[in-house]
Amino acid sequence: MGDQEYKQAVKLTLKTIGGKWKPIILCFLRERVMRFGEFKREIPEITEKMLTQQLRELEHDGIISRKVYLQVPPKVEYSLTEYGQTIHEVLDVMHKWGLQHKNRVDQ
Amino acid sequence: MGDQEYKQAVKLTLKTIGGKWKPIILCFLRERVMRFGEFKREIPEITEKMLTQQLRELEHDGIISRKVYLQVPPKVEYSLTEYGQTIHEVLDVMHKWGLQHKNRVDQ
DNA sequence: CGGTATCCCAAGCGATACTG
DNA sequence: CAGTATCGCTTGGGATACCG
Repeated sequence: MGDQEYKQAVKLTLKTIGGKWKPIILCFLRERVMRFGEFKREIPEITEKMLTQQLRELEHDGIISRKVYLQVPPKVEYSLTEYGQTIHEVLDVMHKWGLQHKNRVDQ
Repeated sequence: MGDQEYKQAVKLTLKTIGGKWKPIILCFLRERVMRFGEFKREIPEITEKMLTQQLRELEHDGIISRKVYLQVPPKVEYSLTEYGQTIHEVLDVMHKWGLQHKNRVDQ
């Protein structure tokens, strides 16, 4: 099976940007820079622990960058890196498919 | 936020074809019809319980179909439905992204 | 062969409290 | 504001045994 590679790549993608919270986080970062507190407000169901964890993982994978302003009160901004922009395509396809699937399910 | 819809659609997609096992199952069904036992052989790490569960969910969502041959020994074949073919696009994009991400990570 | 049924465990996740 | 630390629980998933 030469295309173990195919499955491995799909799994890697899901591991990197899939899961319960990352897609949501990335959907926000698609359109604007976000602060920690904004995430909390926009995604009230997420706990701070999970938010921090997911942001750190995305940062580690080079998808997002974390900019700290040394001031009081503290301010931290999260944004997509240049590399992170490449997930737009993936997100868009998932959006498109999910949309038509919802229409189908709603019938 | 009018684009709650965007996030909802992405979440729906991930719920429907994401997770630990469905992408793998679907990768196989992309290229051929599969029997229950073939899945077990090709994906040794999956338990029968999980395999059955995931197949049932995909069937329920209209992505795959289950064809039972009334014979002894029993034979059941799983295949993508016509609707199920629409996930190719999603899988392909995830494959493509995962591939380049692996290259990046490997550096 | 192609499943169910049952029981059990661990990781992921949540709630809460605390801090630089 | 933007986190960390701790603890407890839920639930996805594994092991095993059995069935049509």
